[in-house]
Amino acid sequence: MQDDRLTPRKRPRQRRSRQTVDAILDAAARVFSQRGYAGGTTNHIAAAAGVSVGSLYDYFPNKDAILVALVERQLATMVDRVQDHLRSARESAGSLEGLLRRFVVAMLSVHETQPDLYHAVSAEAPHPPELHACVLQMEESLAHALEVLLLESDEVALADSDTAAHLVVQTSEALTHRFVHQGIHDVTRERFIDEAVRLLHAYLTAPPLTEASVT
Amino acid sequence: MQDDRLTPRKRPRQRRSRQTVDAILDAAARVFSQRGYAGGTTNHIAAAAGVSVGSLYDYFPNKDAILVALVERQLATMVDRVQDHLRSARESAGSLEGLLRRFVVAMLSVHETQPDLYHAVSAEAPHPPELHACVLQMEESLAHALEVLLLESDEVALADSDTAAHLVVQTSEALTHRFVHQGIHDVTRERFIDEAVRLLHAYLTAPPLTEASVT
DNA sequence: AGATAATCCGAGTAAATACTCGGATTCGCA
DNA sequence: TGCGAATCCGAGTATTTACTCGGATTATCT
Repeated sequence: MQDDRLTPRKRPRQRRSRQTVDAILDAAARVFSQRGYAGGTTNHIAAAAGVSVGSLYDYFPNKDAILVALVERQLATMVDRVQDHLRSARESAGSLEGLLRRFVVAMLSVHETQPDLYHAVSAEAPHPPELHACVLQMEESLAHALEVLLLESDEVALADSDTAAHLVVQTSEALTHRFVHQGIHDVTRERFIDEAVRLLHAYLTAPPLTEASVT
Repeated sequence: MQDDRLTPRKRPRQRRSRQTVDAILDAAARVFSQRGYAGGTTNHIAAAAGVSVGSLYDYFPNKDAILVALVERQLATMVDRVQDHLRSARESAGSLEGLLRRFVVAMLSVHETQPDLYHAVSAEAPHPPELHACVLQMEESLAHALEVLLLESDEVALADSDTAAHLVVQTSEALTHRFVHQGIHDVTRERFIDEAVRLLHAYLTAPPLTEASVT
């Protein structure tokens, strides 16, 4: 047949088995959060899902496949949440600063919801190409959604709005992630948000580099 | 005695054994780069170091201890390299933009030197508290070194230079890391540097947020 | 040289864990 | 109601791998 690193041997056809698959993914999220990726065994996951290991391996060919499916589900809902925030920002037609604030807060709250799971997945689990692609796609979606709003704003006039949007997404992703997981000194949540917004706002409204220093 | 999660059973006293320890760390760097953390077994490391497993466990109580020692060595040299760059920037007494450019380039080249090792350590290996502390200290060192230079510049007037320095360090760390490991579309290295510098420069010279929008 | 300490060795062990398989159970449908 | 397909089960296996230990080898010092 094929490599089958991700395709299950059985596909869930009835409602019963679809619920099983969902239960397994829910359980995986809990187990990985509590015990990390390496420490979260497939037996743990099956037990937490109230299912036997056999059933688990009916629908997932291996442990990595569970991870990938979990991440896909997780990122999809994350993108939805952030896009919702952005949509409401668009309707209220606020300033650029307001828009960025909503974006940062949305990203921050995403990380705050399940910090341990996020840590297990991003800092401990293997990164098969499927996962990587999944992350790229999420970033692409967010960047695109953001770019649309940036183009509508009259406060920004960027040469390359696409790249700028990507940088904004990457920066807020990284900064909020780090803030949640290690913090900065005595900086409070509110102050962090202000600072991040200031950074992004400054970037988007800044003039190009001075000619002299460009390489 | 004590927990002994990191203390070895024997301490290297003669030159011979000190060379062994170095060889083991060198080998660990190579092995982790090529095979990842999970895939890089202690037997692999010992073999690559031209040493028996027994000797390895004479000086490292467990696999994690090797990782921690390796990271300590790696981060220390990294801080040195970046600080060297900064020192030369100080002597040439350039503009803020020039300073930031040197900083970004230094961070970027650090990541470019051993991308696989960096990936294995940061995205696959366990993160015992000792590692975490080590990273915090590195960030602290860099932020401090940078802050000194920022305070000397007449282009910046920040309310809280400490926090700003930390944000700059975290941002450049995250952006350069991501650029090396996943890139951005068609953005070239040179263009990425320009953009990162523009972002940091804008942040450091930006006025405070407008009163209205502050939470 | 002799004694003691340090270093090195590597076959072997114990434990962990991803994954299998053949059969029992339950569902969908005629 | 009965039959085939889908689902579920869980004790067992095969493999991997971190780590041990008792002894051989080499250095240091007097």
